[in-house]
Amino acid sequence: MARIPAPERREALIDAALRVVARDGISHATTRAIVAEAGMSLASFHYAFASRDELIDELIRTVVERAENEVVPSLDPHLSVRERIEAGLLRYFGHLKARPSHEQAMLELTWYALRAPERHPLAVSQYARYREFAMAALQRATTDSGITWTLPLDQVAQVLVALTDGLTTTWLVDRDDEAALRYIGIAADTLSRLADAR
Amino acid sequence: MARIPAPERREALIDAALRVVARDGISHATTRAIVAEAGMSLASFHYAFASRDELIDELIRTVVERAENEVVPSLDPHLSVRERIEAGLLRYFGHLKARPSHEQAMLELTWYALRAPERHPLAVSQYARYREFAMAALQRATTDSGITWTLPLDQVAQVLVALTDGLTTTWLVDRDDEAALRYIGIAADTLSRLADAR
DNA sequence: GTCTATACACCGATAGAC
DNA sequence: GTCTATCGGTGTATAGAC
Repeated sequence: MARIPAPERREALIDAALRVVARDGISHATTRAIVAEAGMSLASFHYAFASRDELIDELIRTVVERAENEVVPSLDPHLSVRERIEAGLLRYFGHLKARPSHEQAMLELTWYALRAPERHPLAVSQYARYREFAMAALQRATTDSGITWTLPLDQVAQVLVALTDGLTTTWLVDRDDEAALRYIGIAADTLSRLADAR
Repeated sequence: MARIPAPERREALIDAALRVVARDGISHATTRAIVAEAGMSLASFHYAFASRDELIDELIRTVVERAENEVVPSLDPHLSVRERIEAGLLRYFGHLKARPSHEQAMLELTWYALRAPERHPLAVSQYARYREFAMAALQRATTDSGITWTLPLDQVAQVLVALTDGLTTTWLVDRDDEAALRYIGIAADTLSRLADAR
């Protein structure tokens, strides 16, 4: 195989690892499975990474950085805050339905990180990033709408993250769309009640 | 070692397996680790179980059956429905704080089950059982209190399960007690708003 | 630098002595 | 029935040819 600079090789391996985790779960994301997915030889793995753990750590960091803002509220000025939040949650739900294995992979990476004390900070920063996304989305949902929050915005964001987590877990297990939509409506009510009209 | 009837041996192995999963995570719950925890020889494992998968399946079933009702609302007649629900959530949170590794183990078993199509039904019945618990707790919280729900009770229970899941995941990552208590208050508000005074 | 071949630990599962 | 010893397979990681 052609010579590939180490950084590119690392990136290709991380991409391959994410595909393997999404498809087969973290427990099947062995070095062999990952290099097979990347179309490389086994030895190239340890040329790019010192160990499997180093790749997994890097994978978590990468995936958290990349995570797009999937809870984007609608900016339609005719909508109420509640409707904007609901639209944002519906958008996330659409993403979840479209790529369930990706969301499941993110959760599996969280629990994996949580099991080793030295990796716990990775999970913490993962959720810190989710809170940032949630804050940005809430910010957009309320900008120029004459709304203030009854709690500091980061606390509202924390609630949004927990609500979203509950939605993700329950839907991944039950695959009950109606229940999920009901839940989204209730979650939107809940969050919008944390807002006060000025 | 003394002769032990197969059913007792199975039970001892399941108990040992749960301890291993709680302490070290599902990925470390190998047959060797489990028999070591149970103080048995490796061969006794396959005398009691046909395979490791058979034990894991049985472990999930057992742990779901055993799951105590950890969201028991207060029955103090002076409390409002909201206060009763909050008391129930606080009780669950106390349990979560006391045995975080146990709750983490339950979640890990869920994702593990979710990865194999033939085990998916185990995860589904696990969450069905959670909904039952939630329904029973909500029932108790509202019995003889002149309260009806604006949604069918099982749908309210589904929301409670999702809210509880969000609490569990977020707290296991952040270990932020204040955020959890805030969230519990908001969740109690949310649920009690699904109730109508008669 | 990239490969094949292999070292070595550990996995689930079983054979065979007692 | 219960054990020790071991099988075949797979994991991470590395040695050494090219």
